[in-house]
Amino acid sequence: MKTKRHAKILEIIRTRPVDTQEELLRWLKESGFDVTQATVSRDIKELRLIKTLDTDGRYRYSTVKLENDTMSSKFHSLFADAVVNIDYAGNHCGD
Amino acid sequence: MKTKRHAKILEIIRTRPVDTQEELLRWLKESGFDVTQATVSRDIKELRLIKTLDTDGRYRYSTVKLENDTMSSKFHSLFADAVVNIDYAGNHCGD
DNA sequence: TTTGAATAAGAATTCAAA
DNA sequence: TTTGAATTCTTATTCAAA
Repeated sequence: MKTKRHAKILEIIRTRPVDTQEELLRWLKESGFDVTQATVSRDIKELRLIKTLDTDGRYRYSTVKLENDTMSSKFHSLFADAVVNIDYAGNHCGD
Repeated sequence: MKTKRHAKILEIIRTRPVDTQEELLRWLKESGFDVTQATVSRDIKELRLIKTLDTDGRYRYSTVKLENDTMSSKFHSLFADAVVNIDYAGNHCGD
C-alpha cells in the first residue's frame, strides 16, 4: 500500500499547493489513505520531497531533481555541489 | 549586514553539510555573525534554501535552482524539455 | 527595515507493536 | 517491514522594539 500512497502523494502535490504535512494528510484521507503525520513524514523523506517557496512566497511541497541523478558529468562543473533543481514546470495552476 | 550574512550562509552550506538551523547558527557565530534562530529562519526563506536528503540519507540545507529562472539554455535543451513535457502531461489545472 | 525572545506550528524520530 | 501514538526536535511567526 505504501507504493500506491506514494503515487497518490506525488499526484496531490503536483496538482495543488500543499504547504504542510497535515494538509497532505487530509487529501490522502479523501483518497482513502488513512495514515498519520508520522507516516507522511516518512513518505516525504522516501520520496525526497522538499518544502519550497512558490512564486507567492508560500511554502509548498515539491519534487526535486537531484543533480547527481539527472545531470551529466559535463554539466556537473557548471553547478555547485548539493545544488538541486526544483521543477515548477507543472505548477502553474494558480499563476 | 544582512547581505554579508547571506553570503556567509551560502558559503557555509556549500562547504559543509548543515542539517539544522541551530547548526548553521553555530557556524555563523564562529564567523562573527551573532544572530538567533528566528533570523536564520528568515534568511533561509529569503535565500530560498531547502532541506534535502544527501546521498547518506541525512538532511542538509541546499541551494536550489529554479528551472524557469536560472537554468542555462544549454542545460535547458538537454533536460528541461523532457521534464516540462512529463509534468505538463500530468497537470490538469482545473480540467 | 531588521532583529530577538517567546511561542506556535510543523516535522522527524522513538518506541512499541503488528 | 510498516505503522501510530507520543514525544522531541526543528522551524516559522508573532509581537515588540530599536
